[in-house]
Amino acid sequence: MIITFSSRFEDSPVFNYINSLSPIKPVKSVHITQTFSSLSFASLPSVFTSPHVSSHKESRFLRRHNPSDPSKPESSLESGNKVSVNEDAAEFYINAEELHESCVPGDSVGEASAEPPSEHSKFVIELPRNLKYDCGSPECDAATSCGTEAGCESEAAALSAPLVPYAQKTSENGSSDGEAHLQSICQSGQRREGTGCDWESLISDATDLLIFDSPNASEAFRGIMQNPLDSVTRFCNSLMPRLSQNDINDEQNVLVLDTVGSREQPETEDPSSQYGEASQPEDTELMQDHLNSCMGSNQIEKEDQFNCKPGLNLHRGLRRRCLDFETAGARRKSLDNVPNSSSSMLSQSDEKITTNDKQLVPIKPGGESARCILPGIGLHLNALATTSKDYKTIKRENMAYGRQLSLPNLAVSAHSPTAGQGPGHESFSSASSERDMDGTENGVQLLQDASQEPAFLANEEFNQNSPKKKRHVLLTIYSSLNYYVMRKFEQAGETESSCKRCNCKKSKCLKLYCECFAAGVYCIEPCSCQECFNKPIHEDTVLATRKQIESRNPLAFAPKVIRTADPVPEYGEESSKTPASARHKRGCNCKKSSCLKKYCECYQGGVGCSISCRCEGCKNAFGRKDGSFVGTETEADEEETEACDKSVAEKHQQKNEIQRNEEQRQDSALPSTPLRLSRQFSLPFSSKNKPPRSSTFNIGSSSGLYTITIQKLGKPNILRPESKLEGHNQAVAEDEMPEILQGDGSPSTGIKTASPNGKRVSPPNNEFGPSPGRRAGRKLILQSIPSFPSLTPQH
DNA sequence: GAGTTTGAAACT
DNA sequence: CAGTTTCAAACTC
Repeated sequence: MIITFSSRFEDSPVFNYINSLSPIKPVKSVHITQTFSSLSFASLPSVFTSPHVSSHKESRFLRRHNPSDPSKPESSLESGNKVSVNEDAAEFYINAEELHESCVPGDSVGEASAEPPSEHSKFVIELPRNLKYDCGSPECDAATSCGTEAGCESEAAALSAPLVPYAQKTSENGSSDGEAHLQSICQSGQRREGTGCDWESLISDATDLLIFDSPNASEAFRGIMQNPLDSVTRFCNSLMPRLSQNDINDEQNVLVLDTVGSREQPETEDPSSQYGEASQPEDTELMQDHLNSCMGSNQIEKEDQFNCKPGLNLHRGLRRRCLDFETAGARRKSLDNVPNSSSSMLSQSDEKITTNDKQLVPIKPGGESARCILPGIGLHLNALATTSKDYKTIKRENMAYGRQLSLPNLAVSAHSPTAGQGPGHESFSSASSERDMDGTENGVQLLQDASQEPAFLANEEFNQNSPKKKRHVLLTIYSSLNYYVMRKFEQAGETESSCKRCNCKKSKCLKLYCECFAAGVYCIEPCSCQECFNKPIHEDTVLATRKQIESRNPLAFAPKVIRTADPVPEYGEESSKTPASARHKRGCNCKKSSCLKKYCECYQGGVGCSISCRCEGCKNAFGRKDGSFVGTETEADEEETEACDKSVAEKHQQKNEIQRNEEQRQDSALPSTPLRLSRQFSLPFSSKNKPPRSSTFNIGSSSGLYTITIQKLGKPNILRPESKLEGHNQAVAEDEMPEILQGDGSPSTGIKTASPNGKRVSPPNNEFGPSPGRRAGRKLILQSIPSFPSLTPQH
């Protein structure tokens, strides 16, 4: 896989171009601090910035650090300093490459990272601060207010995964540069409290701009800011008209990229859930509400969305985990105190390889894997440097890559510059349109992540107060909104994986028995595992174990549920028969659960059983194996017949049972995947649509990439009301699974290619697949692209 | 919360 | 590759 990716990447003109460019440029460091004085903007970012964004930003900084010697946190920080704010994009790119060397061979990159800009140490510190500002959430404040190092650490951790190591260090050792850094962050955060936010002014400015462009837009914008319902959607819609078709296309692409990037959110590592909470910003909640409104998910409880379990910030947790996982390679360096000798075992080269592999190979089923399309990101950044046209082209290319690449590697995302960029991309896209108007002048900045933007904007643009700046701000906001929307969808997927909590006792969380490990995420506080090694501090061990497992089964970390493309006619007969557009890659082997309980992976994944399943007495509400395919099996036939014969009452009963099960899940507040996803997707409808939801989620989770088209943002009618009683289960499944599943995730349908053993192997190629075009028209659809397929070969 | 059931993962 | 064991989630009480 890696090879494939690399080859493409290298071959691409873009890549060459990038190589030719010197990634690192001494920069004119803009002192954010000063800028910050203008509170108004500081708040702004926070509002739009999702927690993820914040983390991204941080992660970004952290990432920069990563390259530097782990043993010397300071140096790492310093490295980050070099780059000026304006040039962040470039920097990002560089870092990304460094992180993902395999993807991008350019030497220059590595060098750049290597450079130690000690001079700008200050810069680094400031950045974090800014970030902190960005996160206007109460949580941040809380963390700050605590005034304790722990608080600072937690916050920092929450903000960025990269910091984690440092944070841990600090906590453990009690002193380090990292600590100082954290303290500075905390201080900045404290300051921030006093500052208060100029959200109002920001809005007003933005509104003005919007008005300028479009009265409707301004109104919508206001609504977003002030009204919870559908504001985002309306806002987005109002803005859309301004964009040319090309822009729109770009935007879509961008969105996709962003999504990927967003996922990456750097996480904090750690063991402490508090980290996650700390970073959760109010803004985020606000945005969530808006998004929910847009999606019709008002019914969904915030808790569900944000927390795997009460008190936990899912997003944070996810990010953190993911980051840890994927980032492992990068972070290792930074991990001074890694207890595990094993960690040392891996050479850097190995690490790099690992990273690459990860990038290439979709590791986790959980959305995590999906997130990482670093390469794409890198390109994206590079694109910034290039002309807008180039940018567009690159973007598309990247997208293609990204899709193919599975996120598996959280690490990738975390490390990649992209992480921070999720928003950035969006902004960029939106910016692109703007850019045309304004020129390329701000292109770079625009490209920068929305997350970053806050700081940048505050410093540069806002200070200047030029109309352009404002406009830029608006674009940024717009992008942020899009980002949020995307996030929302992503969450569905991510959540699933992210929410995982394990209770391992003997596996040390280093086996697939461990849900966290299997999902490619680190265990976090909520886990009740014992002797857990699935933590950032043991990242080496984790990676080594992962490798080992993957060597045994390349698809081990691939998403278990493969989402197929739209239920389009493509499927032909099958389409009618098969309700689900998604399938479990290997199929289940249930014997007693009738595929009606979560014991069944298919059911758990919200997908119907397929021919690949070896289950007995399948009654999977999402689709029986017999129903879906041509199953020639006797059993299947029998079942099919059975299904046909089934009385409505029976069906109804099943549904009820399913519902009950779902309810139970919900009650238990389990973060379990399906639920989350389903919720989000099913948002429009009451949470009662249980089964369907599940199906949805899977998709997102793991490795899939999510593609969202703006057009339908507001109204993803993902789930239709269940018409449960109707036809057989299949029918039901179809109704429920509808768009999400159907959405074309992968043209390939991927449904399963049966392995010799009858085990399912998802078709490799398909997964990537769906051409953007397909999706484009669709409402918001989260596509999960199973990364593993493509990856497999490489291994 | 403890105990049981279940089926995937791991092992032989 | 099949059979067995181990494991942890899911489920039940």
